[in-house]
Amino acid sequence: MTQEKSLPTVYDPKVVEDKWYQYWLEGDYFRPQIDPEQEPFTIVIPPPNVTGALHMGHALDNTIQDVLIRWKRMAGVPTLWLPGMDHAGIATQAKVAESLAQEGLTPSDVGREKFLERTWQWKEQYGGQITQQLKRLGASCDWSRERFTMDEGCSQAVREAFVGLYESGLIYRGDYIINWCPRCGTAVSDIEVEHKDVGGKLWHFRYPLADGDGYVTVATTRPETILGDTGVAVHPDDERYKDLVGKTLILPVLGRRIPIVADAYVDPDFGSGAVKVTPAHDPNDFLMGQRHDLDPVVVIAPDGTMNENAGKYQGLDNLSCREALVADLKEEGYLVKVEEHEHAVGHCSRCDTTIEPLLSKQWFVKMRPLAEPALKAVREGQIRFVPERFTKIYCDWLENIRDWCISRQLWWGHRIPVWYCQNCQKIIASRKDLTRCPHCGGEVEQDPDVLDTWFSSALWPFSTLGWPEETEDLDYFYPTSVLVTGRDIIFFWVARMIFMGLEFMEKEPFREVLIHGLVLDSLGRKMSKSLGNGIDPLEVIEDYGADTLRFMLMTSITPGNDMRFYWERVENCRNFANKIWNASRFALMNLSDFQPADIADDQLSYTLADRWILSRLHGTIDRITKELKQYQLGEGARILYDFIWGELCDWYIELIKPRLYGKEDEAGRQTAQYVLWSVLEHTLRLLHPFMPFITEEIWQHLPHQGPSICAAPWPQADAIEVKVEEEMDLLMAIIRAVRNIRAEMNIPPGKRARVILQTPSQLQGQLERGIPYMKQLAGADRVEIQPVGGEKPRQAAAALVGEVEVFVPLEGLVDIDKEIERLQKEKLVLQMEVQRARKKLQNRNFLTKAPEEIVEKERKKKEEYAEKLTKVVERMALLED
RNA sequence: GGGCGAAUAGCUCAGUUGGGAGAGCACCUGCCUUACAAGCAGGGGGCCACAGGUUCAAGUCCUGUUUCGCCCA
Repeated sequence: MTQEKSLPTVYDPKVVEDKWYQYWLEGDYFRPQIDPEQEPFTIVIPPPNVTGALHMGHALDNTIQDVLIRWKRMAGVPTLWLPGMDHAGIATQAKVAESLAQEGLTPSDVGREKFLERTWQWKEQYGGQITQQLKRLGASCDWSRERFTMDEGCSQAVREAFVGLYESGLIYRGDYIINWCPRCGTAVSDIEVEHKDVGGKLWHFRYPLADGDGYVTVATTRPETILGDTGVAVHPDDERYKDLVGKTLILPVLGRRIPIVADAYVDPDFGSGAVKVTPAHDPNDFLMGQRHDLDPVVVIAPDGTMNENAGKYQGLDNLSCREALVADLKEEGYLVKVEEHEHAVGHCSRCDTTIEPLLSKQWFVKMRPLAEPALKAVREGQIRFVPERFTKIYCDWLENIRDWCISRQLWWGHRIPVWYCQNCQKIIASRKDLTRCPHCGGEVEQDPDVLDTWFSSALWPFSTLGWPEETEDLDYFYPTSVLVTGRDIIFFWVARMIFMGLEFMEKEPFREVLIHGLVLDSLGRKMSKSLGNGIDPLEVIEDYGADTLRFMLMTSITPGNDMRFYWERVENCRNFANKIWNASRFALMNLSDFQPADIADDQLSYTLADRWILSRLHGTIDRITKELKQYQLGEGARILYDFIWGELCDWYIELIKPRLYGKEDEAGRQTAQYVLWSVLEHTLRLLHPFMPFITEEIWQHLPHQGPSICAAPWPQADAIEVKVEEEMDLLMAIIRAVRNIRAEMNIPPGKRARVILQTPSQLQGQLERGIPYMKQLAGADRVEIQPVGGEKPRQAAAALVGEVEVFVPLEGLVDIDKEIERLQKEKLVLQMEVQRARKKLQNRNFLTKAPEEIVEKERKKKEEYAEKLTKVVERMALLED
């Protein structure tokens, strides 16, 4: 690559980004070399949904991963970032059904096979979009290893896992209460239900005793489930009901005889202390029903209407049934009272429809035996959560876990690998498709349902590496190093990968789990389609460039916490990119006659500034590397920002300008060139994981070694020089003090000032060496160093920097008489203002009757004027002395 | 009901073995100084939510309280 020596004045990401991404792909830098001598660094991507578009959360998640990956790759570690996508069962099926609906068709119109064909087409079309978006972001994934949860290998892994678990008795089929979404038309797992408090009513009904004339009052929020009641429960220690346990009640309307049972689940303080038990339509009641042998009676059908067990209410939807039934009960005198009542109701996390707890036949994974090792692995530290507090969230969940319902009444997904023999009725789970019963040769039919999407996602860290085949990749890259994901997905995915990994690989799937927060909008709300407050990362990339977006995200995050999206921050990071750009332009303009290879060590003569910036660079290398090791990406990015802008640009570049421009001192010039080049080149490498594109573009213009910065070595920290830094710090503080005086004293920028320093003798030498810096950056034409304790200069402004007294005589710089005159005028105005404000504030009426904020405003005004006044008076005293 | 997080400058937020209160934006003043006005220099502004405790020393550790947000039941 030829080194062009000039760059445009403003950085334009558009002309740079695509070019370098292509260059990286052509160079094949993202594909690791397997080296058995070295432990690899591996990340598997949390696979985005194939139907979706990249949102800001993806941008954050993938930028974090890319920073880690690029850093490790530069550090010389064999580094794999394995990309891929998730088939996202319900979401994708819903999208395809939507597109069918636009043609006036329903899925059942086209049939399962045609529907799936269409879904695959959909996948081809939209899957590519996600890949494209990741590339725009700069993600350095190994695309040669890209996977899809429904590709052949992953599907084989699903088969293997299902049959394996089935054979070990960890997968079973049974009638249990599940969460039914009437709109999606499928069962969903417990974590796919969101509980929300909604206002409702609490109805109290009397259930009469079968013998005698007493009754028991029960309360319910869902009267229609009365039709499915098969018992009433009370707490075993509840004195009020002690004698009634074991007796029988008559269920009103239906006349069903139901027992009173004692169960510790009942809260004696809630309502009457007696609860109706509906085993077929409530998860807790189901468990109670099992404990007390109460029959579940299903009264609500999957479509939400009452079924044949509902007697005369059959066919009504559940709300109409509720109305009719309550009316009937009231008429017959069973209704005691109705109260307003707020309670938690489950909603489908995908479509927000009210979830119907329903008894039905589904496939489940038995969780206890899988949860135990998964808990152990985290408790004993084989897997570490970062930040550590998420450990507890994970453990709490696994400790209270219930069996996982994995069958879904959908078409898009991995079909459950179970066949039912029509002849001998045997149930066969098989790794291969069956056409005949292996037992009797009879006709078989495959289970029509598919598996929960998360079942295949749970296998992702090893299915993508080739499992169940024993591949080289699997052997080398598993377990992966770190999993990076949002904290909203710990249960859905992280926990499940851990127990599946332990079960099938007998090794944890990753050593560390890096949890980050959500990207919220500027008002702190979740970005969502329904609110329309989402910001498309592609839009930010279009307008500001991927580096800006990445750096904005990285400097905004703190571990595990949510962040808010602000355009101001985007602009700030765009400005930062431009700052680097211009600093590099400056460097290139002054390096046209420079080649580092031409420079011999003995030709270099380092100045204080050189040694200072090199020391600061090495301190920065050390700190950033430490921060990255601790996954403190935000802190690392901020350190780089401060170093580049606040030290390299604001001080070092300013300090070396005379040496670069002046031609008389060739050795000095060469040294400045060398140090500038070296610091900039190292800094670009440090910045590359965060801002890959701009760093590559600049790096390619600078003298460099190697074909790409993404394959350049990560900088190594050298020793820092404390003395040098202290010496420079003192000079910088003096320069700031002089600048401050100049600004305060209204000394015109063009006017050179005389500076007198009174100093303890031990600092005299270094101050003398610093005179050129002070002249240059403090606008001084003469700097005099005097011993401390001498006569103070008259008519001078003064400041104290550590032990050094700084004086700036004012004669000759400003017309003192004129300045005093000007100040006199200002003083009068200020005195009047203070007087006015004070008068107002002494007025009782004003204080008591005016709004408080106005009073406060006035007080502030007064204080401000008074303060200005004292400054003016001080300034005048200095000049008049 | 249980758990977690947050509370610091006008706004949004950093501040990780306890020792200097900081950044961006906004605001004020002065500068088109041959890298950059998407910039430079300077400035104002904070009982670090509240109350106790530990310590020579607390924004930082401990206890309690208040307000907001999230997760789970």
